[in-house]
Amino acid sequence: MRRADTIAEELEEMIFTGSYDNGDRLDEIRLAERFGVSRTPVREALQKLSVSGLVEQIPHRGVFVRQPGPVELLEMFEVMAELEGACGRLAASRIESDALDRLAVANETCATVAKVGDADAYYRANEGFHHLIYMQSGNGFLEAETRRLCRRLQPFRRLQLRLRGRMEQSLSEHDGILEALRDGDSERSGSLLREHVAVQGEKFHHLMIGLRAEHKLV
Amino acid sequence: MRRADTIAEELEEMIFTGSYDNGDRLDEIRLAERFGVSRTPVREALQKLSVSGLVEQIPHRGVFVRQPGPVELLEMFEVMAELEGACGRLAASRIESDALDRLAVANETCATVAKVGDADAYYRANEGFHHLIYMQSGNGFLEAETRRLCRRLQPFRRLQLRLRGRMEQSLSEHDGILEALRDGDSERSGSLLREHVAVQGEKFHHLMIGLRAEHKLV
DNA sequence: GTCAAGGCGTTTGTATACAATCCTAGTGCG
DNA sequence: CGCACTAGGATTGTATACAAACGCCTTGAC
Repeated sequence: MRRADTIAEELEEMIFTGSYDNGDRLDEIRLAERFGVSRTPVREALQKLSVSGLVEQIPHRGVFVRQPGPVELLEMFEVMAELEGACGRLAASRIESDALDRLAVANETCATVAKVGDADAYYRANEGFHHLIYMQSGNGFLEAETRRLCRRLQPFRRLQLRLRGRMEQSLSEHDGILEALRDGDSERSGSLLREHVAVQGEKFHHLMIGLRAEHKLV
Repeated sequence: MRRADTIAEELEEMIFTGSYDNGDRLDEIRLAERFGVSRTPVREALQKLSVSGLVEQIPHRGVFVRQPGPVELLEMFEVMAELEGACGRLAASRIESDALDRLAVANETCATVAKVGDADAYYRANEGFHHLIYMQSGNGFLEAETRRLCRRLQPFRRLQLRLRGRMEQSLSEHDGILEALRDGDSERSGSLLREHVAVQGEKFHHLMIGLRAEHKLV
């Protein structure tokens, strides 16, 4: 693979996982040294990141990481809820019975894992459940866009699962969604999924306020 | 502004407006000559385009323009409908009275222009109406994403306005949307907007089939 | 005649050199 | 003492040179 692309991916991963704070400047020369290449591929990687909005590029000044602030984060959660709702709405009238079975299996996995209380494992199982629904929307473009935003929100979605009782609540919401999909009820399926994700945003909001009070976040 | 950015914008514009066909290779050297620069800024521009999906980059082979096919286009229209629906849903509970007035004015402009029958002018007036709603969703991220897709679909949305009676139909739908927003009815406002845009997709679909029959499109 | 292998030209990918711009620190004037 | 201006260094943006990979065409063997 092109070196520039791997650099872009690695930098993306580092920004996602919080290795950089908001406003940090990404020094081309330092990065070039760290990756053992010249500035050219580093610059190409930074260009790519600037398009996806992970960094801001100010002409003749450099590129700076742009972590979403609290407001933008909540906005993104809201959009995520709308997108997932759309997936659910469309999936209700398009999903096939074997996909429904796979969805039930995925939900069983969620339940199994939740009993153990492993938040990371639940995150993965939960992701499987949701991605199946994206796919069953029958709209590849919608699926791709939803996955993109999902990935962007990943570290923050993970956080809120650690709240007490959240996994159980999430599970019971899954049951309702599954039922609505079985019934082929577009509106109910869409609303339930939208609320299911919107709740995540609210939980995250609470969490954020708590952390802020402890001066862990700005 | 950086030369590379202007090149990216110009290329984007050219791809949007259909100066290139699907699969055309964008030759770095030719583009460099055309823009009177070296390959470096051209390459940076192409990298950016590849992130937004306008071109596909195949390692060691080059970048090729990637025009959406009929299927993807319909998928994009469907997502556009969902996004606009979301804007409408949120705007219904967040819009302020002065914004409602501005929206009414924008709709009046649409009506005036429609009487003349100028499709291009109607497109612009219509865009003003819709963008006002995006803004009133109170969600900057949603607004930006919706505008992005709107821009991507622009040339195709324009097309369907030329169908007989479409402008009048569009106008009457606007009235319903405006009323729902005035009532603060989230669900109705969202559904009406979603359908308003979904109809555009269907009209476009018909148009496409017609053109296909005339062997104008593949 | 057909298919496979290898060389050559073209194009992409990367490194380096140079130009242009910006930040900063230092100096001089009010 | 403070502010404006300028020179220096550092950093970004662009051009060019070089390396590596790909495709095509030739050539030869079966």
